[in-house]
Amino acid sequence: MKAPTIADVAEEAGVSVSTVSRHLRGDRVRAAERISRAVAHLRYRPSPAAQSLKSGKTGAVALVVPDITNPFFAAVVRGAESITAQGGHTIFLANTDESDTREAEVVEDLLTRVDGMLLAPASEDNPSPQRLADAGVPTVLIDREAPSTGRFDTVLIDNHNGARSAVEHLLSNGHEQIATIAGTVDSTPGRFRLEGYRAALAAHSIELPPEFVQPGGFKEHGGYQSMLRLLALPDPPTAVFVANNTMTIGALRAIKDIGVRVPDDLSVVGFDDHPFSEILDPPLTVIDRPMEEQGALAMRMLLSRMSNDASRESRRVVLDVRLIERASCGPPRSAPMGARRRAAKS
Amino acid sequence: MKAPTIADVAEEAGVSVSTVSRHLRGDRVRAAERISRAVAHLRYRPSPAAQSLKSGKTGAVALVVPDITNPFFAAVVRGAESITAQGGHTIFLANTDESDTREAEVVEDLLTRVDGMLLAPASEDNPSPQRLADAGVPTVLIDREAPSTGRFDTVLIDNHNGARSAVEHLLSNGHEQIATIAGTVDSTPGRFRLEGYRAALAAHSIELPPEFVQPGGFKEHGGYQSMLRLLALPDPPTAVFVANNTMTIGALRAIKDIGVRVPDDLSVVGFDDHPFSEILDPPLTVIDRPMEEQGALAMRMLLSRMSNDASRESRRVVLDVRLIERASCGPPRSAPMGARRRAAKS
DNA sequence: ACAATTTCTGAAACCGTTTTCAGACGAGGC
DNA sequence: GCCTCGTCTGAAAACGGTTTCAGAAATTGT
Repeated sequence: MKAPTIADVAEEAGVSVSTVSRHLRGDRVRAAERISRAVAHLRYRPSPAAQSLKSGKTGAVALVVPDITNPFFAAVVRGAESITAQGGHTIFLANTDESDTREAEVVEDLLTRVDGMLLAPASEDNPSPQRLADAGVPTVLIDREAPSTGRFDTVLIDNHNGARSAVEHLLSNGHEQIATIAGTVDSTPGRFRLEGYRAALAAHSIELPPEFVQPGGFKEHGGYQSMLRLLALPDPPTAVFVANNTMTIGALRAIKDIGVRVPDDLSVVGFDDHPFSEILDPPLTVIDRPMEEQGALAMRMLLSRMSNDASRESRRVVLDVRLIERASCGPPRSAPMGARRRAAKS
Repeated sequence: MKAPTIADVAEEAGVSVSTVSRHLRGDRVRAAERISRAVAHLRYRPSPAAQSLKSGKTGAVALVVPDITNPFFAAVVRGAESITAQGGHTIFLANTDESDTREAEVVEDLLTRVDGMLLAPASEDNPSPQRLADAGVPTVLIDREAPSTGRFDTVLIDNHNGARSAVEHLLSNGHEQIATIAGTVDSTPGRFRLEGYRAALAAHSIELPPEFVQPGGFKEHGGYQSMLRLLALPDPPTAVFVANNTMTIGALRAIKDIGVRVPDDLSVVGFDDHPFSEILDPPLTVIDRPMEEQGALAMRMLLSRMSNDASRESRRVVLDVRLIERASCGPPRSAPMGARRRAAKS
C-alpha cells in the first residue's frame, strides 16, 4: 500500500541505507545480489522528491506552448518528447492560450520544478524569457524570439524566405494583386512572414493598397473574417498568402461560403502543411517546414545546454522551409487581368 | 543566482523559519508585513521538492496519451489543462506511440512523480492500470477501458451508438453495401465501433462479406490501404464508415487517387470532427463528440478522486455523440448493382 | 495588579535520499 | 605474525521545507 523506502530495502537486505544507495548508483558493493532481490521484491522506487531535494536537479523539463491543439505545436511536443524518451527526463506541458499573463503564471509556477525549459513565447515583448534567465533556468526558445535576441538559444524557421517564396510562386503564376492574411505582428513568425511578403512585392516594384494586408491574429476566426473582407473589396485580390495553418482553415471556409472558386477565381498559398492539405479540393499549396525536427532540435539544444557548461555562447538556429506545390494556385483570370496589369503599370 | 531558501527569508525578516512557513501557509502572524516584503524582495519561491518530500504530495498529475498529434488527444490535453490551470496542479505529459511497452516504461517512471494519473491505454489487455492501482495512484482512464472494468474511473464516449447511427444514416440513404474501415480491435473504441456497425446491419438483417470489414489500425496509412482494397473489390461497397479521424484522411486520399466521386460513387462517414471536415469537397459527414469536455471531465474526476476519500465507488461515464450531417453521403448510384459490377470488371 | 487563558513563537524532529567521514575488514608484503 | 594499504561499510549530516511541542508573550477577567 504505502511506498517502500530505501530503509525498507536496507532492512530486508541486511545492510545500511548508505550501501543500498551506493549500489543503486552503480558502486561495487558486496551485498549487490541481496539488495537487487530486495529492490525487486519490494518494488522499490526511489523518491524523486528526496532525490531532487538532495541533488538540486528535478529530472524534469518544461515545454510551454501557446496552443497545443495547433498541429504545429502538437508536432513540436512529439519531437521534443522523442528526445527525452531516451534520456530520463520527463516533460511538464503547459498551454498559455496565446496569453502573456497566463504565460507568466505558468512560467513562474514551473520555474522551480524543472531543470530547463522549452518556451514558445506568446509574444515578443514578454518578460518570461528574462525571468527564466534571472532564475538561472536553462531555456531554449521555439519559433519565437526574445526581445533581447542573441542571448537565448533559439530554434526558428526561415519565416522571411518562406513567405517570400510563397509570394514569388504567386508572382510567377502571373499574379500581381496579391493579398495576405497576416498573423499577430508582435510575434516572430507574424512579423517575418509579413516582411517576406512585402519584400517579394517590393522586389517586383509592386505597390498595393493597405487593405491587402489583413490582420488575422493567427486564429481560424480571424482568417475567416479577413478573407471575407478581402473578397468584399471593390477591387479584390487574385491571390492570397495566408500566414498560418489555422487561419487558412478559416479563409477556405469563407471562400467556400462566398462561392469563390480556387484557383480559377483566387489562388491560395498557406503556411504549414497538414495531412488534410492533400485531400482538399483543390489540394492546397503550402510552405512546409520540419515541425517535429524543430521540437527535437530544441530539446537537444536544451539538454546540451543543461549538461555542458551553461555559459557557452547562445545559438540561434534557423531551419529551412520549402514550397509544396499543389493545385490551389494558377494564373489569374484572364479577362480582368489585362485591364489590371495596364492599370498597375501606368 | 542561487535560489533563496526559507531561512534567507527568515533572516531578512528577523523571525524564525517556522514563522515564515506559517505565514506562507496562511496563519495569522505578527511579522506578516515584514515577511511578505522579504519574500518579494528575495523573490523567494518554496522548493517543490522539499514540500513534496514532507507532504507526500507532488502537486503534479500525469497525462498519458497514445498520440499527441491526433487532434482528439490534443483536445483532451487542452480540456484537462483548462481544469488544472485553476487548481494548482501541473501536468506531466507523455506519449506512448500506441505501444504497450513504451506505456509501461512511461507509467513506471511517472508513478512516483505524481499524485494522480489520466491514462488512455494503448490497448485493453495492458498491465498499466493494474500497476497504478497496486501503487495506490489515483487513476482515471480516458476513452479506453481496463480489462477489469468497473474498478477504475473511466470517461468514455458512446462508441457503439456513434457507429450505429453512422451506419443507420447510410442505411436511411438507401445503402445496403456498407463497408467499414475498423480500428484496432483490442482497443475500446475499435471494438465498440465495430460492434455498433455490426448491430446496425444486423437490425436490418443485412449480411455482408467479411471483406467489408477492413482493419485500418487507426493509422492514416491503414485507412489508405483499406480503402484501396475496398475499391478493388469485384463488388465494392456503395458506402463506407471509417472508424476514426486519421484513417479517414488516408481513406479520402485513396478515394482521390482512384478518382472515385463522393457521394456519387461512394458515401463516406467519418468518426471525430475536425475544422477541415467542413471545407472538404464535399464536406464530410461525421460522428462528433465533446473532445475537450472529455479531457476536462476526466481531470475533474481525477481531482475529486484525489481529494475525496479515495475509496468511493468508481464511476464510468459515457458521453453522448452526435451525427453531423454534411454532404459526403447521398443515395447509392441509381444504376442497379449488377450493371456496376459488370462495369467494374471490364 | 494578578491569575487564567489565549495567541504566537522558536527549537527540533521529520520526510527519503546522497555523501562525507571515519572506521572495520580483508589482502598482501615483509 | 604484524603492519600497511586499499576496499567496503555504517553513522551522521546535509537538502528545504512543515509540524509538533512547549514555552513566552499578549490578552482577558476580576
